[in-house]
Amino acid sequence: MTIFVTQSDEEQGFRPCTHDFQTNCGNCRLNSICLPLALESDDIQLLDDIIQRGKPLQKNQFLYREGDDFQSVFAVRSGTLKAFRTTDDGREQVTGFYFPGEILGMDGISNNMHASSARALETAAVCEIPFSSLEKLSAAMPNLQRHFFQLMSREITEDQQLITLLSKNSAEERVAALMLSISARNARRKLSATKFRLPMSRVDIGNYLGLTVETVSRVFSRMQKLEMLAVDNKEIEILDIDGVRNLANVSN
Amino acid sequence: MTIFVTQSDEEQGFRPCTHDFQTNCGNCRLNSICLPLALESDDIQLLDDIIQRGKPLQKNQFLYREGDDFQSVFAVRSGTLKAFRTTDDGREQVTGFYFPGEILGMDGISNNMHASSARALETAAVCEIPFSSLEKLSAAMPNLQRHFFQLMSREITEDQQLITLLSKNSAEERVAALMLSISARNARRKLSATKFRLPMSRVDIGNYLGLTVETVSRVFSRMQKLEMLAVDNKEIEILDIDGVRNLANVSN
DNA sequence: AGGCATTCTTGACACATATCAACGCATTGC
DNA sequence: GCAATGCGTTGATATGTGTCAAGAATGCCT
Repeated sequence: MTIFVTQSDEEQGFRPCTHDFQTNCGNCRLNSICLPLALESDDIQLLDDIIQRGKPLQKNQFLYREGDDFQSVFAVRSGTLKAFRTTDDGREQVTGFYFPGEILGMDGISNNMHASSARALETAAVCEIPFSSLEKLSAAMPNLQRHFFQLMSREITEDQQLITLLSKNSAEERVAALMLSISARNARRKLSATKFRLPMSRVDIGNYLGLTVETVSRVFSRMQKLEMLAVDNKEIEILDIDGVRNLANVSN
Repeated sequence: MTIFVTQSDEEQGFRPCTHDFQTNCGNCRLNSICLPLALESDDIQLLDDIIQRGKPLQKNQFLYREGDDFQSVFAVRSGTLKAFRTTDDGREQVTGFYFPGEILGMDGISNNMHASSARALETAAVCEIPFSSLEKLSAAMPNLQRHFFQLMSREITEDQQLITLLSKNSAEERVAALMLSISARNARRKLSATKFRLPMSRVDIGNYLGLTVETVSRVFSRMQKLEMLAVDNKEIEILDIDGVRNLANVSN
C-alpha cells in the first residue's frame, strides 16, 4: 500500500493526497475524465467490479510487450507511460504518451495481440480492465459501449494528428505541438497548464516526433532564446503560450 | 441501376459481373472481408436491414467533409476513396486510402463530427451504416460488437504503422511499403497482387507518404531502373516482389 | 561526498528531400 | 485534329535535419 503513497507523491508533486488511497472508480478523482465518464453510479460499481488494481510499475518496467497475448486494456492511475513499436532495424517509434486518466492497449484488440509495447516512464499505477469483461459489460450498458467506441475513435484521431505533424510540420512546430498537448492534458487534470515536469527523456520526445535528440535539444534552446519557454532540463515553463500556439501552427 | 454496372466495370477491370447487382450483405462478394465477417446468416440479415445503399459517388465527389455531423460509417463497395485532413495552411494530409470491403469514417465517433474528409478517387459505391443503429445492433450481437472493436483497433494499428513509416523510413521505403500494401489488399480481394492500376494520383501518394510529387516520381523511376517495378503512369507491375519487400524494410 | 554513467547540449559538416524551373505526355473539349 | 489543361518526369540548386564528435550537466550508486 505504501507504494501507492509514493505514486501519489509523484503525481501530486509531493503533496500528500488522501484521494489516492481509494481503490474504486466511484471515488477516483480521475473518474470524470476516465472510463467511468458518463456512467451512473450503479453502473460505475459494475465497471469497478471487473477492474483489477494494484499493478504498480517501476520506472522502465514493461506493462506489456509487442506480440504479447492481448487480454486487457489499461487506464493510467498515476505516473506516465509510453507506447512504442520497435522497427526491424531496432529503432523505436513512440506512438503515444499516456497520462493519468488515459486508456492504452486498444491496439491489441484487432489481432488479440499487442501491436506495441508499453513501458513506464516513471513509477506508475494502472487499472487493468479485462477486455472480455468490458465487452460483456458494454453490451449491457449502452453508455459504456458508446464511451469506449469514442475512446477508440479518439485514439484514431490523435494518431492522425500525429501523422499530419510528422508529415507536414517542422521540428519547431512538432515540439511546440507536443508542449501544447502536454499542457492541455495537465489542465484537464487541474494541474498547471504552463509549468510542468516532462516525464519523458529527450530521446523519447525525438522518437515520438520523428526527430533526433540533437534536434529536439536545439529546438528547446531556440525556444528558450525566443523567451517562449523556460527550459531547465525536464522542467518546462511556458512563458508565451500564444507564441507557442502560433509556432505550433496546429489547432490544439 | 446502370450506374452500378459502370462501377462494377471499374472494379472488375471491365469484365461484366452479375454479383455486383446484389443489394444485400448476404450475397455481396465482399462479405468475407467486410463488416458481415463472422456473422451468422440470420445476423447478416439484421445488419443488412440497417444498411443504406445506392450512394454512388462520382470521381472527386465528397462522401463527407471534415467538420460535418457524424451520422454513419461507410463500407466501400466499389471504387476507391481517400480520407484526408486539411492543415491550417491549406495543405492536404491523406490519412488513408480505402478499397472495396474496407470501412471508413470511424474517426468521427469521438466528437460526433467527422475529423477528416473523404473523397472518391474514381467512381465509387459505398454502403452507409448509420452508427446509432450499428450501436444498438452491436449491443445485441456480441460477434458484431467484437468485430467492430477489431475494425477500429485495426485502424489504430494501421495509423501507427503509417506514423512509423513517416518517421523512420526513407522515400524509397515509403513508396515500396505503399506498393506492398496495395498489392496485399488486392490479393485479399482475389485480384492480382503484382499487376494493378493505382487509383490515386502522384500528388495523393505524396500527401499520404509525406513526400513531394517530384520525390515520388523519382522513386518510381529509380525502382523502374532497378527492375523492381514496371511503371507506366498509373499502371504498376511488381517485377521483383522480394526486392520490393527488401527495400520496404517493413513487415508487410 | 565522490566517481561513474547517462542524458543533454552545442558545433561542424553531410545528405536526403524540398524547391524552383522546364518540359513531355496524356486527356479533354471545341 | 488541335489547342488547352492538368499530370508526370527530370534537372539544378537550396535547406532543414541527420550524423559525428566533443564536452557539460545531471543523477545514481557506493
